[in-house]
Amino acid sequence: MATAASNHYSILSSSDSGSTLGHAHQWLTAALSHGGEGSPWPASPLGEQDIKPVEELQHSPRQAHLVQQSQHHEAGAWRATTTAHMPSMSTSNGQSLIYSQPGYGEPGMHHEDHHSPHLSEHGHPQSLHSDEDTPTSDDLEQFAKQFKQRRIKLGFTQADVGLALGTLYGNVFSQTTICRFEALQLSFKNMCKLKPLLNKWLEEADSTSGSPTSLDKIAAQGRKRKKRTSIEVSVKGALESHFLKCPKPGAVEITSLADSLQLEKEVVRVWFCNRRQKEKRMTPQNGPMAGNEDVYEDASPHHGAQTPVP
DNA sequence: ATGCATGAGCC
DNA sequence: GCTCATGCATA
Repeated sequence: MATAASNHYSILSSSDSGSTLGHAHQWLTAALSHGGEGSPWPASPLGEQDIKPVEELQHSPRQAHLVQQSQHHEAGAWRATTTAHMPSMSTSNGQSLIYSQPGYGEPGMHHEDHHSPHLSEHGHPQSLHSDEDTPTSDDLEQFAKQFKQRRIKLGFTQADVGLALGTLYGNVFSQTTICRFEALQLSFKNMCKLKPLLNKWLEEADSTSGSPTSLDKIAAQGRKRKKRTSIEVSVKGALESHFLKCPKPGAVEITSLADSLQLEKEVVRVWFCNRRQKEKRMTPQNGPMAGNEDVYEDASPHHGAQTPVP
């Protein structure tokens, strides 16, 4: 039984040092679309403080109904163009819906037939210049890339940046978050929130390149975190199969599954949650979606009868 | 770099 | 309980 949960946290300060020992990145996917609800990135026109997400409150009806040109341009795809950026200027780009990334087909061998996607009348009330307000996915992508390069150039590690952000602006972030930012593995909103901070850090680091950065290590909250459950590959496969069949299993289903796989119900539940998140992120491993594919969303008018949860 | 996990906010 | 943002621990 691998479910031996020995809760016994040990807050060691085994902080590694070399986080960047030859990082090998592997991006083999860059597709994503169906602006149904999977990715509601309506370009939040907020000032700079995002708060309540709109989540799936905005389900676009099945099938796209013409492109919009009213106010917000729904950038369906995150990183439509993978390696096609103009080395200058990137304001209000169109949305090149070019997802030519078969995963492992012809990597890097896709003809670039993208011409200037001139939209009809661009009446975006928020299409100003560049930074400030809502950046576009292309902007974020390029920024992330530049950020990573500069960071490495300056000799900083992802963890360092996270701490620096904390000491500079009061928002501490972990290496994980920085890493995900650079890899664009965050939601659009999240990226938008972090971009300004990282941008400022870049300026700071660039300006003070040579001064002893005051790295302060704080945050020491005693949190008993359960040990990470290692799910066997076979079990993972089973979970994946079920996920494909039913990505949103009910409590009962989860319980049954957990029983079958001999896992804790919580573990299974969390696994599904994480799985959904992963699918939703801007890097879907695989998507059987072509032009349009609405996501699963029960339209059953059953309400009030929640699953019998203890 | 990523898997599993926690927690806040929302139904 | 789900989503969403975030991170410890790990491969």
